[in-house]
Amino acid sequence: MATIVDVAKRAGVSTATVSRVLNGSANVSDKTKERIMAAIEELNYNPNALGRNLRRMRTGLVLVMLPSISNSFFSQVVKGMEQTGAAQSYTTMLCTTRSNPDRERMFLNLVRNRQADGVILISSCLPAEELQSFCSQYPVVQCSEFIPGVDTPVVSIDNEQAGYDAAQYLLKLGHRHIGMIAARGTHSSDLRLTGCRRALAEYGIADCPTVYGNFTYQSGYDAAQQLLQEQPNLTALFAVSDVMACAAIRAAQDLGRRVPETFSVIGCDNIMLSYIVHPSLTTIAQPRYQLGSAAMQQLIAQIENETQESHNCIFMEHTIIGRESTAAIL
Amino acid sequence: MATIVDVAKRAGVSTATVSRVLNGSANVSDKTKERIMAAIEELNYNPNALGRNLRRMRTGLVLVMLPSISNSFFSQVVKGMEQTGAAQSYTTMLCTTRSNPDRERMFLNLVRNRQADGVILISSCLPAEELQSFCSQYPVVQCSEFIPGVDTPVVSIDNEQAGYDAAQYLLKLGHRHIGMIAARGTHSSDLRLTGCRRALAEYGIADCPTVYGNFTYQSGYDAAQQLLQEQPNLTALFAVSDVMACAAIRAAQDLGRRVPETFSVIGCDNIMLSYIVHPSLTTIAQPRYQLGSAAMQQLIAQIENETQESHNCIFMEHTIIGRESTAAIL
DNA sequence: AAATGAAATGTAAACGTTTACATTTTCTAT
DNA sequence: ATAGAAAATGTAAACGTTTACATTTCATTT
Repeated sequence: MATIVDVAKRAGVSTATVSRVLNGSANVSDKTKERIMAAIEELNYNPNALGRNLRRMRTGLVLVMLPSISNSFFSQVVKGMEQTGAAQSYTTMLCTTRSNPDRERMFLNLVRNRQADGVILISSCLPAEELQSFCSQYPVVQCSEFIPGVDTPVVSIDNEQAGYDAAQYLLKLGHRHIGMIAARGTHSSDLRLTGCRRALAEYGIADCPTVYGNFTYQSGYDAAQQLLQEQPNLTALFAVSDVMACAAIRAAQDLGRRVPETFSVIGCDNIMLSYIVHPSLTTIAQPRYQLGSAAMQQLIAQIENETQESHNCIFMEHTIIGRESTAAIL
Repeated sequence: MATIVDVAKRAGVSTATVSRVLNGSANVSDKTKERIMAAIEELNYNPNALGRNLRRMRTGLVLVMLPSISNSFFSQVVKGMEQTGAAQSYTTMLCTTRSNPDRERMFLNLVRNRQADGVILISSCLPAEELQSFCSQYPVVQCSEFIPGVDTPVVSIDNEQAGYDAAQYLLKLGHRHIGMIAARGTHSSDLRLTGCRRALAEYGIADCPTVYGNFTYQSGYDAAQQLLQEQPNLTALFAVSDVMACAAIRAAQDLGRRVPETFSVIGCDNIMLSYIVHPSLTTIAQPRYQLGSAAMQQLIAQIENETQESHNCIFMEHTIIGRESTAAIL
């Protein structure tokens, strides 16, 4: 494996000059540049990034940490990160935590060790204090799903408002008995639940029967079954994810309900499934690409400006996509 | 940021001894070890991996390159890679090419530059010659979707046989007019098409109307519509992906066909969607976790044994999951 | 032809580790 | 007490770059 020294020898110059060519410095004469290029070609030379990064003390790599790639919601978010990063010469790599704190720690260590310049967390599974201690030392941004009280930039939507809007949507259709499928230990779910209850309260409804799932189809199915059996008078349901909402539709159908005629369902995420499924799912959409893009911008700002006064949090607009799974109450 | 020198000074030892502690060498007395540990703690020291990797000329990182994370088929494959890698102290990171050759080259450069030890390609989009030249110099494995004629280990299924089996499945149900939704420029699709035709030929059927999609739902929908309009006598269809197969079901329904009563559909991938959709989809399942796991094993073998005589290719068993979208012809 | 300034190139010291080899210290057996 | 072995520690040279600074070369002006 050829090194810069080999190239320099072959071209009859110093390593400094080779380095200058490698990095596009102006002050190299055309003929030496040619000679060096030729030597690089002949030796099939590739600069060793370990040496380079050690010297520069940066890598140009940023990590995106997410629980797994099975949730297609993240696909567009990640795309926004990648493209925005690439525009500023950062390479984005994905790390799946599988919701395992030890895996998450391992990846954070890559940043500690300087194998990556920073990290965007999509759904951290670490204790707030531990995360806080990391964030105070290294560039971190939280995107979409975040842990409150940790001092990082956050890019997300107003989840409380999203929950409020979902409930409003159902209330305006005349529904007065509305349940929720939430997710335990997920901040966005907590906020949406709060928002949902606020909307119900405005209509004088105190009760919002809630069952918890864990974002899997099966958990959504089970939650909906339980909800409908315990509260047969429910006419509508809001689930904090499309997968669970789709499962809820099926569960309702299996219990003899017709969707949307006798039972309405609204989800959250606007993944492809919500469009494919029959009846198609009314859901809350987020500006996924923009979320990712903004998160990456925040991260790069942090990496490049050592100085980070106060962290700005960005909350973007969501919209409700009305489809076939919701209807006015008879 | 503290370095090993700072730690050494504080503990009153040489950097060599600190390094020994860091790397768990036996020959350090307990009391110096304690002193060093204390110093590390006090200085909040983290070893700089750039220095370490430069010296060792390895990183412990392996890359997995895939088109995007929107296809949930890959989730389990990746999990197999990650866990098998982790068991041997390799950290797996995901790189999305977005089917862009330049992005793929950028990631391959991380291996050239020694920022990663090797790479698993899931669906490369590079010309065979270019890929071949890379593979002859660096550790590479192809998994699942691969480019033929490139000299790497391959871990996949026998796609020709899968196509044959899918067609057989329909033929045994009595279907004699069978179409296909394939994907252009995808080796697995070509093989499945070949296998499908071989099965039809055994029944004396020369024709297999085929339309091409690009793995999106919309393309599958359009392909199925075209197929059914041009060949109204078709009674069954095999699509090389579940997403396109589900789209085909909907397209058939929209054209007034009833699935499976008057039209059968079989897909490929066994993603969650195929189970959720109504009617649920008969499909070809692959041992996804095992595919990923075996691919990682091959890669690590390549990284650790400089000597790589001949590359072994592993083809695993697939199975057909019979569900509601297929039925015997009336 | 000399003086000047700009352009091109070279020298050598970093960057933070690891590790072969050398040296010192400690222990054991006599 | 001492030789010798074993254990612990230190020294210094790598690993492959980049870059501040120094030097040389070249063109331009007088």
